[in-house]
Amino acid sequence: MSESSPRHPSGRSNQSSTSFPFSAPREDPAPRVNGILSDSSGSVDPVRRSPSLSDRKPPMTVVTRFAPSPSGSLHVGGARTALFCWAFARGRDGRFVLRIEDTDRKRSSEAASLGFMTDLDWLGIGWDEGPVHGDQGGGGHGPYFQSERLSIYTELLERLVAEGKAYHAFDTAAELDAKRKAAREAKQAYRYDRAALELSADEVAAKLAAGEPSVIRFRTPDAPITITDEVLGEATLPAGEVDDFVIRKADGFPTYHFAVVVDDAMMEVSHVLRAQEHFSNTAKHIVLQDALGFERPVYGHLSLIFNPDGSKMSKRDKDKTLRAAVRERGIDAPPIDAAGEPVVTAEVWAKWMGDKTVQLELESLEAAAALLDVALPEINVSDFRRSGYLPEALCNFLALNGWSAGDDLEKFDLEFLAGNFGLDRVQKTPAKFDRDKLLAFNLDAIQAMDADGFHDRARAHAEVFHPVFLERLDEAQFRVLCDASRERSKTLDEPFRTNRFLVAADDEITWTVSKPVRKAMFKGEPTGLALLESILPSLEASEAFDAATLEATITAFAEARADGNLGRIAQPLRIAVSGGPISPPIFDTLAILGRESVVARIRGCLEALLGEA
RNA sequence: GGCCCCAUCGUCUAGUCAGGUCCAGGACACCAGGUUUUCAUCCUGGGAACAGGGGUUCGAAUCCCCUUGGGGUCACCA
Repeated sequence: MSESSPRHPSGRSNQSSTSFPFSAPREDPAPRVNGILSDSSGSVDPVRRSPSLSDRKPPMTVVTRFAPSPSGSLHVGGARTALFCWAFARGRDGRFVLRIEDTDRKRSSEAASLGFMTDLDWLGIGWDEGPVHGDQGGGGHGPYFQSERLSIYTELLERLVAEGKAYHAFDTAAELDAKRKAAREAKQAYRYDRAALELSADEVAAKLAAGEPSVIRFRTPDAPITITDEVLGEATLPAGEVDDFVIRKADGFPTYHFAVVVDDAMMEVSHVLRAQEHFSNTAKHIVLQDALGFERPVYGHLSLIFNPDGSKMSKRDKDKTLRAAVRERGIDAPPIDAAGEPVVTAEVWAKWMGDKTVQLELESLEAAAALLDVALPEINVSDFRRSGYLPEALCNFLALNGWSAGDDLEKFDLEFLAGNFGLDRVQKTPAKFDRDKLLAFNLDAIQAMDADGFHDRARAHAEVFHPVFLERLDEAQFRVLCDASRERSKTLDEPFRTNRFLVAADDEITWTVSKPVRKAMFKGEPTGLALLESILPSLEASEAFDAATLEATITAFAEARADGNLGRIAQPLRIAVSGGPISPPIFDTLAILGRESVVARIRGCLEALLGEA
């Protein structure tokens, strides 16, 4: 890792010294401008050039990796890590590797692996090497599932034992737990006491031969360990701080620490970018690398992403939200679904309610939330997708949590990120995830689209999440809805979520007399209801029923009957056809609905509300 | 509790490494006006931060120390 010293983070040396070897770094704001969405001119990208001139040795290929464990779903924190790894490698003509860490057989699932890949794909984060998915993946350093690499680990594990650098241990879980508990009560950090080292070689052999369950522990050298990190700087852990940790579990699988070190070395990973929760683990990885004779990669630990309230953003937040809602409403049984079945058994429900560490299956959780009409927080990438966020807006926003481009620049695309991302501008402090700002970014991205672009994206979103709109609306109607919605939508989901009345049957519309409804229908002279009644014949008689014709008809009506105040008739119409005071622009709304529905709904509305006056 | 790390508006952050151009800039949110057929946009303006205390220096948001606060970790999870 000759390229970097602790005080000169690789990100900067790569960028500045490469571009301007003989002048002071960080001049020339031009590159910053290049990647902005509005400017796609082909000027030279500062980081895509060949490696540093000062580096005489053959340039080291930058290789980063994203290595999720396939349990649950890709959440935004993981997505950001992947994004940074991707950008770092891509901006340096390196390779980005995806590796699935499925050494915990109980928690891993194939579906989760697939989900991770789908999410990464959707975000636009492609991997050069890894599991094959669509047209990505493959590579010469596989397999990329750790569960398929067992023989590699076993060989190395045995070597370590043979060299006396690791040893078998037979302590039971109960024994260990008791010692841990005692340490905790004594207010001390637990360290493995090396009980297994008391055993003679013969005793070990005998126990092994007898098939007694055992793990392999690494014999950690008794010396301080210094971690060098490109983001956090240097930190030295005192001798004894890292104990003899387990490197092979009783089931024969390596632990995370062992597998990660072996795979990173074998896959030639040069830069390990991961979440800060791994910082202390790095000490373990370093001693392991030394014992195995591996070169150390460059480390960069990224700060965590938090909820606005300062708690760590986690998959459990969904359980937390639902549990709080259930408790608040005093519900004590699992909700019953449409088929008359409870979403989970009463036992599971009770256990879940009583223990905040218990999680419901995501499917059951979401089913229960839907039945109870509880909005679950968006945590996973797929949640944001379903909510109608654009991948480019999500990526842009995610990049801003923990990194900045400088120069007050905050709107950029993936290519800009790749071209400018460096560890020198990575934030050390945790970031609270601000959904309001994400939403504002999404709105801006949507408003920057042209009508065709929005239509295509909205259509693709509807196909997956709101197929009913494509069934009930023909292409022309759908197009009107898109055009009417683009500049008022913050998400791709909004045109559908807020306009369900468009696909409802006419007799499904109901009218509740809320404050705005009262104002529009019952106030004024004549009242809204009266205006509604009097405009009905002209709507029934109107030759065409497109937005332009309707605008002419209704505006003329407003001139004649409402002092030219369009709102006095627009609002009653809106309420009549939608059931409430909110809809797209009224002429578009009526045009989408069509004459038959409009007339039917106005009649229904008059019937329902005339009695209320 | 041990060990390690961190600290600029409510939030994300620029500025910190090379101390003066910073009575601290941008964005989101918020507040006040304005535009608008509803909603949402949009426009204008406003309030809002260097955690505290000591040093060093002519000069500190920037360097050093302490305090306080926050975070990570201490698994046969990753």
